[in-house]
Amino acid sequence: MNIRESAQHVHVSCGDCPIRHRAVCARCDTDELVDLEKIKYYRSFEAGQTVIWSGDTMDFVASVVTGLATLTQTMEDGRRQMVGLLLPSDFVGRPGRSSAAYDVTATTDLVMCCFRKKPFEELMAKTPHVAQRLLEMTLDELDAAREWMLLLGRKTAREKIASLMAIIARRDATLKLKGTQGPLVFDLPLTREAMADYLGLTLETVSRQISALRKDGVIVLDGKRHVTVPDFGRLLDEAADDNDGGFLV
Amino acid sequence: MNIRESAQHVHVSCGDCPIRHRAVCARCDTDELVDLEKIKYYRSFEAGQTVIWSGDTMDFVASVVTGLATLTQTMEDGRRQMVGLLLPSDFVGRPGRSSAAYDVTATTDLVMCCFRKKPFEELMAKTPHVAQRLLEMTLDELDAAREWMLLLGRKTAREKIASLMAIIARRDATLKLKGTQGPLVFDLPLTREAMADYLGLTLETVSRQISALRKDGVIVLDGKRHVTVPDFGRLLDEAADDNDGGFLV
DNA sequence: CTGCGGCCTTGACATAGATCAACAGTGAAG
DNA sequence: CTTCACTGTTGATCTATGTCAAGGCCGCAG
Repeated sequence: MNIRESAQHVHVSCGDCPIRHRAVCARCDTDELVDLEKIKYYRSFEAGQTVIWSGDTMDFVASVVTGLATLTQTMEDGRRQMVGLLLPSDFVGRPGRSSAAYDVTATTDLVMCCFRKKPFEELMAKTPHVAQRLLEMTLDELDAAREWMLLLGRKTAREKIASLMAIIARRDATLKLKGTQGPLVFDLPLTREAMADYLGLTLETVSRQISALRKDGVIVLDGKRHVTVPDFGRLLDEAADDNDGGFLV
Repeated sequence: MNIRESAQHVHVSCGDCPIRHRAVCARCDTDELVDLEKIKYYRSFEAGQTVIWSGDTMDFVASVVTGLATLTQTMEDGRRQMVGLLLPSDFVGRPGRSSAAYDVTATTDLVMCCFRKKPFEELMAKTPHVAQRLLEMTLDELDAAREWMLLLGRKTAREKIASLMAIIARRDATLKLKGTQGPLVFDLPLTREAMADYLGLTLETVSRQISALRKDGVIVLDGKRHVTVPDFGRLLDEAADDNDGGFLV
C-alpha cells in the first residue's frame, strides 16, 4: 500500500492550489507566496491513517489541501469526543506549541500542505498577512466550536443528527458552488462510529436516528452513505438551528 | 440603581492595570500603550446586568478588568448553553464583525476596558503586538472550548460538576498566587442555574450532584456558595481529567 | 464459491438524568 | 413583622439514550 510514494506525485504551485484563497495563505501577495513556497512540502495519508497522536511532538503546521481529517480527544477509559472536523483549507497545529493536543486522523485520503514550525513562525513574524489570516480562521473555528457546544449540551439525538447532516450538506453545496435550493445530494464522509464521537452519542443511537429521519422522509438514503435531502428547510427545522441558512461558512 | 455613575469612578492608568500583563495589551511596549490609552474607556455593570444581546450591533471590543461575565447561546424554545466564561483579562468581541454572536451577561459586578471597534482595528493593523497577543488568546480559548466539548459530550453529571469545581478552584488559586497543594477555599461565582447552563444539565441535577460530592467528602460546603476542597487530587480524579494538574491556565 | 472482518441495523432492557412538584432558607421591600 | 421573590434542596416519576446482544450486508482474501 505504497503510502509514502503518493506524496511525491503531488506537486502544486501555490498559484494553482485549490485552497489558495481560503487557507492561511489567502491574503498573501505574490512575493509572500514565493517565501511560503520555499518552505512548504506535501504529505499524503490514506483513509484511516493517524496523522499525529495527541502528546506527540509536532514540528510542523499544515493546511488540509484535499480530503477530510478529524481532531479527537480520548479519555483514559476510552471515551472519545471529536472536537474538530478538518476540511480543505483548515489549519492544523499551533505556532508556539511543541506537542499535539489532539489525535489527528485522516478520515478520507488526505493531502496536507506542511511547513516546518520554526521557519513558519519566522515567516509569520515578518508577514503580517499570514498572522492576520490565521487570527481570522481561528476566530471562525472558535465560533464553530461554540456552536458545537450548544449542540452537545442541549440538542436531542435527532437534532444532533439533523445538524450534522445540515453541516455536511451545506459544505458540500459550497464546494460544488451550488445553492441550498432544490434537493441536495452528498455522501457521508464519516462512519456511524465517527458521527457518534462527533455528536456525543453512541453509534447505535446514531443508526436509529438516521433510520428515523429516513422513515419520516427528512432524508433519503441510498446505501449506507449516500444521502439525498429533498427539502433543506425541513432538515434545518429538524436541526432546531436558528442560524437559518446563512451562506457564510 | 445608579449604574452608569459607577463607571466614572473607575480610572486606571494602563501601567497600574491589574490585567496589564495578561490582556490583549500584554505585549505592548510603552509607546503602544500610550496609543491604546488614548482610545480606551471603562464601563461598569452590576451583577445580573446584560452587557449585550446576541444579534445587537456591537461597536466596541473590550477586556474584562474585574468581575466575571458569561457568554450564552439561546435556542428559540429557550434552551440555553453557556459557551464561555469571561475572567479578568479575557477579551470580548471580534474585530471585523459588527454584531454580537452571543449574549454577554455580568455574573458579578463587572468592569470592562473598552475600545471602539474602528480605532481598535486601525491600531491593530499598525501594532502587530496586539494582533499577536489576540491570536495567542484566541488559540487558548479554542483549546478551552474543545476541552469543554469533551465535558459536554462525554462526561457524567458528577464528572461535570467536579470539573467545574476544579476549574474554578484552580483559577482562584492562580489569582491568589497559591499553589494547588493544601486545602483550597473559594466561592462559587455562579448560581446553580448558571452552572447547569454551563454544564449542559438541569439545575436539579447540579444541586443533587453537588450534594453527592459533599456527602462523599470530595468538597465541603459552607452555605450554598462557599466551598472547601480538602484534597485537590481527589477532585481531579472525580473530574476524570487526564490533564492532571498543569498550572498553565 | 466460501469464509471472515468491517460496518451497520434492530430489538430488549437498564439507567442517568430530565421533569414535575413540594418546600426550605434568605434577604429586601413594604 | 410580614410578605414576596429568588435561590436552592429533595422526592417521585418518566423517558431519552446507553448497554448488551443478535444478526444482516458487502467486499476482500483464499
